[in-house]
Amino acid sequence: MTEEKTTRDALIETAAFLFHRRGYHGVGLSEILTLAKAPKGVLYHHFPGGKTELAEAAIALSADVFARQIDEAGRKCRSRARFIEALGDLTIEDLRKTKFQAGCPLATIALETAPNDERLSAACRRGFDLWIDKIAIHLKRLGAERPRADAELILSSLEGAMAIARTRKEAKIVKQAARSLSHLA
Amino acid sequence: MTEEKTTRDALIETAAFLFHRRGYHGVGLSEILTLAKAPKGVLYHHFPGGKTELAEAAIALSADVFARQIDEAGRKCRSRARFIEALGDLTIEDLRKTKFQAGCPLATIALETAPNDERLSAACRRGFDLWIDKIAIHLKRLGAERPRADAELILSSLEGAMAIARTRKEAKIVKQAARSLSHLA
DNA sequence: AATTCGTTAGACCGGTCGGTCTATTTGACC
DNA sequence: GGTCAAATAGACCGACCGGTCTAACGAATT
Repeated sequence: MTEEKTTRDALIETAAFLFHRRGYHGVGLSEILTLAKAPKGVLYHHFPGGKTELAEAAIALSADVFARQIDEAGRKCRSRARFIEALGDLTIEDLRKTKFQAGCPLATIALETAPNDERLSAACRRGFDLWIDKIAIHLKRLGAERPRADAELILSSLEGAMAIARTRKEAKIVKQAARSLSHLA
Repeated sequence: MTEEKTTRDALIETAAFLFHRRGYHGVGLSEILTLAKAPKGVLYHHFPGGKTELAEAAIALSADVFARQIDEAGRKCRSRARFIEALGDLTIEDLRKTKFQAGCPLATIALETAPNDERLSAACRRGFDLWIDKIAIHLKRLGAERPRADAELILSSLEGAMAIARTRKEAKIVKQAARSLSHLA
């Protein structure tokens, strides 16, 4: 069962990579296909629904990747405060590694498509809900009284802080938000 | 000095209206011009820089509008907790009034253009900074110990909560975030 | 060797994108 | 009333958008 990467997977990964950085409308099919070294026919063979269907898969992949990072952080942490700061550090790492070119892989698409595209909006909602679930589970295990409400506040704060941080090219606001939240948790 | 609305102002307002709902890449010039009942020549007469320059003006307008709402809310409130909840109610009202078609007028553009368009990104940064300043001023007046850090956390949380709320078409998460923040302030 | 079908390949399509260009109209000032 | 610049008007442009379509490939099956 060695990893032979299919063209389909390559397309999803490339799409996720690009959408992560520049959002849904900011990335054209031609760019995805060029980067993935695939011709157009392949895309519509694997994704008859076109760009929308590809984006749904990319969103699901991105959601899954971060969900696993949440779990990993949760397993390592012994207190709620540590866990919350670890979540902040995760997002900061992503910002720094990409020089603020990439932030939350879902937020941009979520905002772009919120009013128009029900399927993509729903895909983002599922991703957010997954993350909130994961965070809440770890918070509960670490003794939080209202894990779900706390998880929603934490994710909201990190999402907003990331957006602001990207306009500043400065991650301090994320660190600060995580610290503030960890104190009161 | 009665308000004779110029074509230029109409363009800015229309652009702000549309960008607010569907982001920068989601709105074409033709749509702005149709809605504002203006021909193309007018746009490039008033905004030689094209779509980017128009968007800069629209962002500045939107930032100003919300800044005034912050001030109004701040003047009315007698406690930090009340002020924070009032800010939450402001954003909820926007979500509800537009049936979740419009959220933060800056966030979508900020995320879409963060890596590519320095001018638009900077315009959004100025807007966020203006809002944080306003919030911090009121928090300080109401006795906060760390008004700036608190203001950044509050704005971050509301921004993120709005993004999530729009995918759910459900404003509860914003209300909840404001309430949580108000308790610990 | 022939057949078959999932896959790869890319030319091609109409529509829309942001942007340019040249006319025409308007209105303030002489 | 004539002048001139600002403002309005919209035809037009090349580039790119997402999407369709037909042809060929390639590996398994017969």
